[in-house]
Amino acid sequence: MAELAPPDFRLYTSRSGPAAIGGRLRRLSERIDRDAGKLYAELGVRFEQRWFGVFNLLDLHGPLPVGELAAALGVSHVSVSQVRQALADAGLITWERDARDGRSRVLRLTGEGAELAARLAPVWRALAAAAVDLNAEADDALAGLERLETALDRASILERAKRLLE
Amino acid sequence: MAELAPPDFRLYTSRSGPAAIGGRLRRLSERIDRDAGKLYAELGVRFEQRWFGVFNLLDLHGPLPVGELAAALGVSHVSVSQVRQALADAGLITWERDARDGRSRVLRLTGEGAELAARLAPVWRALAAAAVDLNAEADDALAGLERLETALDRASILERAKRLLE
DNA sequence: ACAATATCCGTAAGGGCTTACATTTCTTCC
DNA sequence: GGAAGAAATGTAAGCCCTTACGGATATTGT
Repeated sequence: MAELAPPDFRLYTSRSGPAAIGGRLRRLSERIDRDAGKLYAELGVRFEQRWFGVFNLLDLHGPLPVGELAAALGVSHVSVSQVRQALADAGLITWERDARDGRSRVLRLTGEGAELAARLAPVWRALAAAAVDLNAEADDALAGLERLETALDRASILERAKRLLE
Repeated sequence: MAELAPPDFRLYTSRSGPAAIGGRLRRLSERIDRDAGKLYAELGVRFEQRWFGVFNLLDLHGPLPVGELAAALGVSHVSVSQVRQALADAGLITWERDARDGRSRVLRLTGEGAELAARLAPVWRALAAAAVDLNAEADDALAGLERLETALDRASILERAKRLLE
């Protein structure tokens, strides 16, 4: 039985199209997320990486409704709603109905939340700097991601594949 | 209240380090996976994209145990085990104990599985070609991913951030 | 003014991966 | 040859997102 060690794996996946791209992207993102998470744990801070988007945006911008947070972060309102719940349970935010639109819930940092944001600021700076560092070392791989997104906007994998199937 | 439309979003995330990278990678991968999945549905084939790795490797290489599949695909044995269950339920593979090592379960395609693999071959070729196409249009963004992986192997985000925090 | 529609948000369920832990079966080494 | 450790796999639970659907509130058209 032939050996199938990592080098063969790289060869294998690089030959296998979208599954390869998708899978690699996913693994990379998990690797990065998990790493960021470890940092909070090591610092003894009760904070989860998935909270970052909502929390940081509230800190930078001030109070915002769920929908705008979702749009700004590029995720579903459901995802924001779940994070809202977790952040509220942790005492970092509160929310209230918008006076002008009863459907809307406006989220804002609590005092405790603002304190934590201040305390985490240097950590986030370090993480951001680490990301810049990493990206530089990878010769601006992020620019490639951007190009990938643009190319997908022009024509999805589905469209391309269907075109090629005819 | 300021507008926070997608252009602002791009600006925002591009400034925000690993959360941005991680999230973008994840969204991209989901976009690609979902697309590939739609293709099977449109062709009326009962096949899920997450089966691809295991299924295709069994097709290319012949029978393999769970552990080797996991190593070759770069995922956990648990993930392979779950796919195994699904593929078996769909009648596409069977498995048996390895005669020489009772701990090991060797997976192999059924006749039905082999037939499906043959039927899907052109689809996979089209998907692979679409991926190549996409990558070319994005000026070899995949090379950037490779560089990102290599850079992360040298020093994780965690290590880099901790170094910068001192 | 009021029905029809659209919008904002919430809950439930699921997808695809992971880690943590349990089980079974080698392998080693006295 | 038996105990101790290693290895292959399985199960359970969790993570972080999603879609599907439902309820409450605004808006629009007549």
